[in-house]
Amino acid sequence: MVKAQLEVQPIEEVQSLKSRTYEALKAAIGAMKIYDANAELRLDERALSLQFGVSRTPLREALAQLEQEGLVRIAPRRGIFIVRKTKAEILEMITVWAALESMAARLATEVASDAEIAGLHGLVDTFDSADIEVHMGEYSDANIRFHAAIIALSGCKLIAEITNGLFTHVRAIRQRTIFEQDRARRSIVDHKEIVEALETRNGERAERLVREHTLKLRQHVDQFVQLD
Amino acid sequence: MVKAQLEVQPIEEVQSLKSRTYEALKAAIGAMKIYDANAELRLDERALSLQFGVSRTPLREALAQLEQEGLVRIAPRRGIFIVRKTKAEILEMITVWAALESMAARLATEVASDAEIAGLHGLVDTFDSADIEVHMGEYSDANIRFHAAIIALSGCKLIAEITNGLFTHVRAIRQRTIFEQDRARRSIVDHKEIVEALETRNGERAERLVREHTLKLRQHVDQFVQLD
DNA sequence: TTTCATTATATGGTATGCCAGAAACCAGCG
DNA sequence: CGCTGGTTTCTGGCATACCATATAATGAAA
Repeated sequence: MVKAQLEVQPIEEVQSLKSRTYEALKAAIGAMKIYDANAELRLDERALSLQFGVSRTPLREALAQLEQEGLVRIAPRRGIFIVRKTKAEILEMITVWAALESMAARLATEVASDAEIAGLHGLVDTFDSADIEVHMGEYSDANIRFHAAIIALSGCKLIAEITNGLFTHVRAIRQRTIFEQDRARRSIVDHKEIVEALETRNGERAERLVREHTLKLRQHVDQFVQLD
Repeated sequence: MVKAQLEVQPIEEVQSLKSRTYEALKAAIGAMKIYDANAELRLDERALSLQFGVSRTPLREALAQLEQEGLVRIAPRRGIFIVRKTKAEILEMITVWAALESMAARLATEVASDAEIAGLHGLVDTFDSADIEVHMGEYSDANIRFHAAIIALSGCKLIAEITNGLFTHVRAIRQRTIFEQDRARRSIVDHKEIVEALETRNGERAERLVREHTLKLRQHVDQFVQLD
């Protein structure tokens, strides 16, 4: 039955200035190299309100949200500062990530379909024998997508949400992470094992592998990333 | 050498109205029985600003933070509503809790001192042979403190923070959870096993026990708590 | 009486102005 | 020349007024 009815799609929902300012600020901060020694971490309300073309009110509401999220710190009458996470805090984030993603892997073995799990091959096999040296950037992206995919397969929105929030912070120091090729190679091996565990519905093993894999990253960051 | 110097203590730091309003609102919402069928979920900005004796500006900034935290939803020009979590969301929270606390248990076996772990006995042994029937309330408190203690022992602030945030939500449906005595009894047995695993520094086992313990709660809530 | 269009009102959204505290600046004194 | 005390300026905190839209109230027409 062909219905010649009007194709109505959700009217352009113009969000409030507050939420748009929030998004813009978050993106702007994310794009900053805040861990550079000479990075300017201070924000100026009035200057920002001019740049964004909004008044201070919605801007301040957006800042309040970012403060709640831990991206900025508002010091009364002293200034608004982008928060630089300490190394210890970054390590804690990776630890939490490990806990959540390993749980996600376990859940995935219970709820994901075979087809969904099979889809992971696309994010792993590509780099089978490929020259990782040249495709480091691509690999890095695929790597992120692989982990995101596992979390998605768990069906747990909350894990995805929290994990995303952490990623906002961790992403900022990504540029300071030395991704040696050797580590990448070993990482791919890990990934394959993880996929296999998922395919065989071995929840216990999938959980362990993911946890150990992420804790390796923790160990690596602990050892090679200098922050404070 | 006796110094007759002025005993100075950090000056009473009066927080901003925004943060005090935030705390007050959060506490007020926490105290509400928001899952009662006839609960009023709508908040009125102007009314609140009168009740708190502040203008709408700091109040709205506090609300923006609560929205970020997921406690309220602000519908433009329609109202501000306290968020009722769905059962599925509650279950996800418990799942995340399981992931985090089990990781905390693992960490605790690595970083906590013997003395610290021994301190857990105070939160478990009390209810050894005691008549749980009568002390249900106390048990419930001790139960919460036990889990909080494990998280504290992990030394991971972030786990504590996230877990606290979840608790804010889960607490609200606590009153709807039927705590049968049988469940409490089995819970105590679990706790003892967990303490033992921690004492023997068996990280693998501690993690598993905590996870399974919390997933039992998940299962229980799934089965017996009616929300939607 | 019901329905629908119009009007009124309520409610959150935003802009603006003033205030208080902190930092920067400056002048005078030792 | 350096230190101290006061003054100016800068910056975020807060209150208030007005705006736009969603919803309720109203009344006229069917």
